[in-house]
Amino acid sequence: MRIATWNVNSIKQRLEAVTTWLGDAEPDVVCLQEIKCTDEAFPREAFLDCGYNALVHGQKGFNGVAILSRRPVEDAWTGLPGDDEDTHSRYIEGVISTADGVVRVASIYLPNGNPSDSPKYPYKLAWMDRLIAHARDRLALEEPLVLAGDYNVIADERDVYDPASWTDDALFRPETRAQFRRLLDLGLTDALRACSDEAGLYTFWDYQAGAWQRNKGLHIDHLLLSPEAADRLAAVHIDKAVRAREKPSDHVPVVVDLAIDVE
DNA sequence: ATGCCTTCTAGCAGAAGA
Repeated sequence: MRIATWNVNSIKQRLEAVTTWLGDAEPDVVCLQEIKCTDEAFPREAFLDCGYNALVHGQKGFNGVAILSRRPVEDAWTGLPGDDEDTHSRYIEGVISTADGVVRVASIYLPNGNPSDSPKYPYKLAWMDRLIAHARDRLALEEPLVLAGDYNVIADERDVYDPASWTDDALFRPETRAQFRRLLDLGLTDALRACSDEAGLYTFWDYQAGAWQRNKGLHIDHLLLSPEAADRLAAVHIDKAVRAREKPSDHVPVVVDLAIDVE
């Protein structure tokens, strides 16, 4: 079973890029972030034509998450418990039945949090508290679980081109990294780090200042696996070549292969 | 030191992103 995560930075602008990539990469499930459209505006038909069902939690203008799946997705769940005031569309989860049993998948768009001296930063840290609480509940189900998305977290020095220049950034501040460790300490495995401890395995390159050409990247897109999923981890791949294509997103797909028979 | 670039909504500039 192949599961991917990709922050597409507007599904409307990236529709052709995504459908082309689906044909090339042949994932069973894709977690999308920053679709930047309402549920109604999501191009469901285009994905149905490619053989994918869509589960969508959209928002006008910004944010928005979705899950594309070849198999039907059941038990749809949107949003994180714990804050009735939170209007951002940043979390969607569903369950996919396979020949090897169910797999639970979530698409996560964690708040950026910058500037880190603004209210956006405490919102980020509180959102992470809510994610941790929800992940704890889901882990108790003891299912294969994949929490995939744009975490807006630089977990350590290997994940950023110039750590010193990022010390006060909301993506890299000690409080952010401590929250990410709390999440992992629930018993989750970062799929990429289970396969490699190499530095410079980036998933994002800013549009500005020639960041891609200079390889000034960040590793901020993660697939976190429950023990039941980690036991079946076969491979991880960052599809870096996608960043060099026409009209790219600033993020690239990250793909895991799990030893689970879909059909 | 700042902006660099891309997308959105609104309406021909400003917010948001990371």
